[in-house]
Amino acid sequence: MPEGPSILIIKEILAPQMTGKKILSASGNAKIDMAQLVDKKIVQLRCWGKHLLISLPDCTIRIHFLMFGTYSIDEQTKQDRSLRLKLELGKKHIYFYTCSVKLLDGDINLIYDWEGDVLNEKWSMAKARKKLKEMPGTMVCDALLDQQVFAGVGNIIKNEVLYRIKLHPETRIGSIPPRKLSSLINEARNYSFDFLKWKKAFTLKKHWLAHTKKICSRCQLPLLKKYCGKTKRRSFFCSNCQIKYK
DNA sequence: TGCCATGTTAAACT
DNA sequence: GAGTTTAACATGGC
Repeated sequence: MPEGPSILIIKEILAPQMTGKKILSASGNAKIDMAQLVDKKIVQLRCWGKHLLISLPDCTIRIHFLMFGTYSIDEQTKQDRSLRLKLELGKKHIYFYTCSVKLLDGDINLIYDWEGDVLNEKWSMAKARKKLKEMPGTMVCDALLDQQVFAGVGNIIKNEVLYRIKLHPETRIGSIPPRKLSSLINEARNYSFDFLKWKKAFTLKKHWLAHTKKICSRCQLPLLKKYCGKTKRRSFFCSNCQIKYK
């Protein structure tokens, strides 16, 4: 479930089911004050990067699905011990499993920078470029996973973006030529929308060109698999096609 | 069966 | 105190 586009899909499914409904009861093993949620009306659902945000009049429930989080509607599909939050909304029951649940007080516009979310209509290329300028020594594989710069980008998007723009994951931000930096920022958003489209069509894996792949579709040479950067996440790349600037 | 992974945080190290 | 490493969470695919 975890990358930004997957969260957006969940939001789109849940929003019509939840918006405007009153929470009749809240339970689960999330370490939050459940009582605070009862009798509150759900004002709106949003998402930022990998966060699903359920806003009530005075606070927001923040769901982060981590690696294995799931949800279900009306039917409890998992064991109690992984049930973090159950919301009873009239006849509807919404379940969240193995996720991180937090309550955020007040106005979330003060917490979240919508311009930093690659899928948001307010996404700002200029702002991303500015943030990147401030981290010249960071490897691009780490920068793409930095949620402060590219909220919503995960490891799959990282690998596919770098493959598309022919850039080596271990290239440091400061040595990327300006035009290549532009394509990086562009493609982080662009690929995220392709991911969204393919995920909705259940054809995401089919479209992977780098992630978990063995052969470069461009030059037919074997792809390398390496745990790169400070984040030490799997990188799949072609050392022949993907340039490492120095 | 055992390992690994679309992720993040916090504790435990140096 | 800063920076780095490890553990924890818990499930499903191969």
